[in-house]
Amino acid sequence: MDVANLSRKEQVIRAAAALFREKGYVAASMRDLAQKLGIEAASLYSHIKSKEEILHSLCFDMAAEFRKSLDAVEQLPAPASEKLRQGIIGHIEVMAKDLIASAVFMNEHRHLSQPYLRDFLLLRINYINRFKSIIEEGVRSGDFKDTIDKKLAVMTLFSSLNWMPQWYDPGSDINSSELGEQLADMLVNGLKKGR
Amino acid sequence: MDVANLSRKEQVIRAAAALFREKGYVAASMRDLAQKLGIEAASLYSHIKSKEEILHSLCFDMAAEFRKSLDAVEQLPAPASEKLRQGIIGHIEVMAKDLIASAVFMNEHRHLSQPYLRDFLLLRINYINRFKSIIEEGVRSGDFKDTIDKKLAVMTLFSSLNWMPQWYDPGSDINSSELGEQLADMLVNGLKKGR
DNA sequence: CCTACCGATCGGTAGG
DNA sequence: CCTACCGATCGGTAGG
Repeated sequence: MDVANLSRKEQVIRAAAALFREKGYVAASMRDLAQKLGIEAASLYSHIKSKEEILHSLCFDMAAEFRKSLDAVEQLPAPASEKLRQGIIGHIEVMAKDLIASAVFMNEHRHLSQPYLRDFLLLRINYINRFKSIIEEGVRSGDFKDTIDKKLAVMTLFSSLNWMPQWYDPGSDINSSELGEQLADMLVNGLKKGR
Repeated sequence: MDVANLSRKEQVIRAAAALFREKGYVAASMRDLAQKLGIEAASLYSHIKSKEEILHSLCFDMAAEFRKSLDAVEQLPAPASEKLRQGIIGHIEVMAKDLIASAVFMNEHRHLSQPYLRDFLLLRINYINRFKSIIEEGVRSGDFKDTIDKKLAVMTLFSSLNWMPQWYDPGSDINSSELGEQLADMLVNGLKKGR
């Protein structure tokens, strides 16, 4: 496999990501994808093994990026509320680098077949649990309220983060680092003015 | 169309909702659905006109419930932060009444064809804008921070609410009214302890 | 609610 | 990267 092939494969994957996001994985056909690239459907298979291989690489590449971001945050010698803030900002920045892949990661991963689906869900639950640990640390240290359900808190956090690619327009909205800051502020401090 | 027919149609729609949620609208086949009901695929069409009719009724029925809930909240003679709280609680309670339909509403509406898709999106943007007005009212009255991006605030709110059906288990988690309260508290007041 | 079927489209392969 | 094609499956209809 030479450099030219890799690059063409990347083009296929990027075009597929846009199509998967637009129509959904199942409704997006390999003929649609081929047409986007100006080739015949059968020709796609000199670059990729299967439709699912594309979905697999999109989902697992994003998962690896999220993991890397959180690895760095966990090293910080900072209180839980600051770690959570940085975790949120990092997550947003990973997504902002590829909003299309992020949307596919979020909405289409369920169409992975076994055993990839299981592997994917294990990665995700692990990532979520690491955020949950930060929240628990903050409750223990008195940084966060002890009245809130921790599962609810972490899932609410995740929902907010992961739907960003559905509505965020990098052209007309605020930039991605400000977005991360504001999202962190809203989730940690709330909408209400300080008393 | 007599009562027996209506009731059978309801059974078809409920079984379809569960299937749409599990596999996604496109991947869920009418043969799957028929098998769940113990009949032949062709027999489904004595109860429903098309696969899309089922999706249409699921999405628009949910939209009507959300609208009704918000109508009541807007009447309240209360400050914006309380209206927002009640709006959140109402939204959660509508979803809790039918978690399966709520999940389909959220994830599968994009497979509606035109002009239904357009109508659906108009209803949704209207609903979102009504929440946005409540937030703006709160900023004007000094109830909410004026530093937060209002689009970000309202979309974050929505993401949190709408993903609830994906993770909430009414059996093992807190009950739905407590869920609404806690979600409202987290979004309005944040995770951090009051200063 | 069934049998029998339709045309369309799917992901993918063989062989060049 | 192409032509030619495969078996499987899709939503839906005709006619009972």
